[in-house]
Amino acid sequence: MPTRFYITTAIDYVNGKPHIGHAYEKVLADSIARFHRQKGDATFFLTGTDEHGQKIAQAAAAVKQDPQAFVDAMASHFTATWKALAISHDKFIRTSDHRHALAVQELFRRLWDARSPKTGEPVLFEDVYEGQYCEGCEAFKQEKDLDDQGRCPIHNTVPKKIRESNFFFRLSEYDEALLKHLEAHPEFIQPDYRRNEVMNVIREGLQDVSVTRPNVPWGVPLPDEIPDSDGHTVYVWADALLNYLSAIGWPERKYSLWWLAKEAEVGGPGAARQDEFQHLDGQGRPGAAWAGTNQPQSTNALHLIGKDISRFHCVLWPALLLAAGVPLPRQVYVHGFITMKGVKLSKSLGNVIDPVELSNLSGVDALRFYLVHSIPTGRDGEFTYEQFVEHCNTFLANDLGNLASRTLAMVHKFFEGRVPAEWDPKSLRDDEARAALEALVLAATEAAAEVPKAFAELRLHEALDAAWKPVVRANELIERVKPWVVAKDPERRAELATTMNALLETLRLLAAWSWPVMPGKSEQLWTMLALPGKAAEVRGEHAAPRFGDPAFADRALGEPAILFPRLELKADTAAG
RNA sequence: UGCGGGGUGGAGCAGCCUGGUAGCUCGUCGGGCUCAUAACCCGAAGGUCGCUGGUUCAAAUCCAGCCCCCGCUACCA
Repeated sequence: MPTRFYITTAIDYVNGKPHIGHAYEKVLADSIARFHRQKGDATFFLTGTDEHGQKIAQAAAAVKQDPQAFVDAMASHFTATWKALAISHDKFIRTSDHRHALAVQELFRRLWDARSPKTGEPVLFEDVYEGQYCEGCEAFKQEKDLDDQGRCPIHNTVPKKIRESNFFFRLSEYDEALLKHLEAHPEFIQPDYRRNEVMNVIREGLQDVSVTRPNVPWGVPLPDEIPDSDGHTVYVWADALLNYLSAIGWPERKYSLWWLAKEAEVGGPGAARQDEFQHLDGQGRPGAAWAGTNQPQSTNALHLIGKDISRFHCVLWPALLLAAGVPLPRQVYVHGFITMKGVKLSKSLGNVIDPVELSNLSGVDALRFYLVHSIPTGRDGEFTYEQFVEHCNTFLANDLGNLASRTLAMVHKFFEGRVPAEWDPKSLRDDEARAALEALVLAATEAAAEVPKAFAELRLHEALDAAWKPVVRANELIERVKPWVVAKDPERRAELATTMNALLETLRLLAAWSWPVMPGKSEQLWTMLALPGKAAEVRGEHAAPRFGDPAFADRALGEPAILFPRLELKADTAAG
């Protein structure tokens, strides 16, 4: 009975091409998903694009294109980018998919039937909204948002006075339910400081939000069952958020395959029991929260998002789900931003970086390693070309790559490329050499415990830190043993063999541990080491140290190749 | 205004939740080695961990106040 793991990323708004910030989130999610696949979990990894809204329609009109043609072209930029970055999503959801639109309409039917938790009023209600609407922002402005001449400070235009009828979602009545859930499940929102932030927002009180737009044809129309809904489309956020459900089949029963899991099969911390939501089921239809199951299950979805959209995911989304009678996701993990000189990347600042261009410089795996290792998961990370090049050279070319290179070279030179069978740590004559070997074995043992733990707890940078400790120890062991000296003495064959085996086993472990982040290079190293199977499938005891295991002896190693070439800092890119 | 994050040797960052030799990468200086991708290993210099006060045998780490930087403050996504 495998653990089930369902992970989603934010779906990207297709008003621009993917940049390094988009790529960061996908690489993080992909590494997490691959970690779970490698350890044998049944894994579903979802990403996609958010394609509705007035801005998209305007952008399409500006280039004289049909909106659908426009978003088709934009979406292909994203899928091509993810392919280039070895993102292994199981499904790419697009909100312009017909199937998705049907799910959004079903959500609104349920909201229309639902009653609010405090007053029992309809959760969805029609009201007139009057306000100052800035077309540039595609948003209503409060007085305090405008400058002293009554203009939108972003677009320097006077907003139009608009009076329109909208459907509102009674978000204001969900504060208690959300707080209760957050208190009962501290891991629902992570990291902790994001959780605190959200709790404060909720404590300050929530306001009803309009969830439809009357004049935005490029969107999902409200279902006919809702009176007066003609000409209204669904507000893009209510539309976009539902992708996490529509992609796995909701409202059909099969959605529970990934959305829920039996208690022992939940793919991570923070799960709530499905029946905890029963009293909050706003449907007035007993069992709505139980669709597709006949026994209590636990929630299982993990949403990986950026900090800019945490309110939508931590407040609006759970409230919508409660109203619709769907159990909440297991966890929302909020990651940080990539900044340049302290400033968020944005097109208006002209400081966007094309991730594919960057990966052409370094290789895909090096870029992925850099993103995952150099940025503490959850925090913001500063990007400069200088640091990028330095990081790749230090950890990949100098540490791991060079270790592989010198180890393979020595086995070829001293043992004709065949892995010797001897394993006798006591044979090492020099005290410091013996101590170095002990230190290496200890470091590997510790890493074998810490790497999977840190991965599972979404401390990816720490997982890689832990994995690299033995690399340093292995390089040190070589200096202590001095194999080039030992090799000259036929009496010291066991010593030489033991050292080579220690190094080879270290490399095998590194290939296994780094696979989720660097699948390509990991397999390449695996092949060079002439190991059976694939790094992708190393799990259980095979991911732990097996120093001296005779099963690995007497195989012929592959040809040594440069795994990670050193990168040169180019003058023209250094300016960025 | 409110809320959140940050302020750690020359640069960029860990550590802080679970107090007790301040760690990593780069840079600087000196040494070693030649199996290896001018890579690897060892050593040294350099920090009153933003400020003030408190708790404690002991605080970068907990508490209070203050200063500076950044983000969010709600229907662009």
